[in-house]
Amino acid sequence: MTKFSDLNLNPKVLKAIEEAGYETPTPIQAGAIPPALEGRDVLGIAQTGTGKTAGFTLPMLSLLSRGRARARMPRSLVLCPTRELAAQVAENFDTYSKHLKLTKALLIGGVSFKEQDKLIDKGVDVLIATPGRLLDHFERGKLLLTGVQIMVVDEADRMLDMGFIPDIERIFSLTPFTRQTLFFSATMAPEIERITNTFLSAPARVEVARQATASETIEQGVVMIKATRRDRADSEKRAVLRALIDGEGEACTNAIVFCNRKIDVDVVAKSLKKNGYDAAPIHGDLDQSQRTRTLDQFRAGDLKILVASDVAARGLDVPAVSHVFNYDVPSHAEDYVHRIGRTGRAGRSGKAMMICNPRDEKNFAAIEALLQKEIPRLDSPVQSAGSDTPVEAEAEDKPAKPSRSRSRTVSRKKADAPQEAPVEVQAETPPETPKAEPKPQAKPQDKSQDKPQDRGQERNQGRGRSGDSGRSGAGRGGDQGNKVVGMGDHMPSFIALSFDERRVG
DNA sequence: AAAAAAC
Repeated sequence: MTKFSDLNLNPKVLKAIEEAGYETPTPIQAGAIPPALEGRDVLGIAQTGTGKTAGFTLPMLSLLSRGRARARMPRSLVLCPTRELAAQVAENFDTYSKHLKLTKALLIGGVSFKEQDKLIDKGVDVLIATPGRLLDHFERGKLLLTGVQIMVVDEADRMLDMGFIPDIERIFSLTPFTRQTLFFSATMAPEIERITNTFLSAPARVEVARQATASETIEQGVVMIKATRRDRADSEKRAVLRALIDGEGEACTNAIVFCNRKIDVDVVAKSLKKNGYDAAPIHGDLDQSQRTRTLDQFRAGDLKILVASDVAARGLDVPAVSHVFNYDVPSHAEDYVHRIGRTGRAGRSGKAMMICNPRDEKNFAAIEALLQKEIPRLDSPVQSAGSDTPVEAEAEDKPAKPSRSRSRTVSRKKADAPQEAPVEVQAETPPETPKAEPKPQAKPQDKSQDKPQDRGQERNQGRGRSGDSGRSGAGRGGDQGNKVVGMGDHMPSFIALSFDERRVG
């Protein structure tokens, strides 16, 4: 079996890999690293969780280990669709470059330009960015991309979903023709195919998804509910969620609850907290410092339940989530696959449970069609929801309550489910000897537990305070460095298929 | 119909 030491990586990079506890590359790493080191373009088709971040980080660092950056002219560029993803990639660079003298900058929105400008001015070897902020810097004349020797596009299919493709094309056109391009996508949509044909030259194509075996480690289920009264629909749904969580008991070590809308993320998180659960929200309207803090806590095991919009559905490297709860049925069937893909990773078992209202049944059917598989129906964990309680006629007359449901409606009613919340936060210790990539145990570095005050729904609060969230690496201790969670052959088979394949059958 | 990402 191939070892990292067989791959011709720079010795100092190799040393950092060993110190991080890794020995054997995942399939995508074994496939992508050699051609990348030869200077070839690489087209990597792989899901998150397959170790692709290290698949481009390691060869890049090796290639960049010689030479020095000039002011405002980064030597390499990594583009990511979300801020969190970019921050993760940056952590990877920190981990593996600790014995090299390379500089990097993280250019993401939501934080001030100042720090970022300073770094760029000094010259960086590695620039990690989300497209919007990168172009912003460029337009202000602060940045030249003509020195880029290596460019990485990460999660290209997600970039496509988010409408970033024009930006990506523009950025491509700002970099030299001679650059090396490493391009990663989970699927090959026609539009992605077009981009790769245009901007990659004779790429080495590395595809790992297909090799996955059929072992399904994600246990799925759905609860069909029907509100007993329309004006109670939301609170009843939250009660069902709590009952589902309670029903899992100790088995639920940490979980992500997905909602379709940001407002519901806030409401559900707040309701859970109020009921004694250790939960916090994350979505794009929260300011960046809070997003970062919440995610860090969740990773460190200091937060048990992350209530999230689809900002967290893909790409986030959250290790070993035991449960995913779909509070809402996602309206794009693809999103379901990405959401539940947050659990059952790295060979661990995972459970994904969803709540489905009558009005969601169409979307639900689309999911089952995509999966080509029936999702087992679970009995409602709450007695009255969905049962035969007669519907009050008055519910009809009442003007629908304005969407903001006051929290007093939340906790009162169906408290039949045992209320003792699973407060016991059990930071699960991962097994120590995964074959592909061991998982360094994350150490909380700051315990500051401010309670996320998630009221703010004002628009435009994107610009957080400066000075956080750029975890620019200094002082990250050695072995706690960041992981690429390996999984190799423990992926449910349907995840391994492209969406087209799933549709076709 | 919603979320994400630039100010």
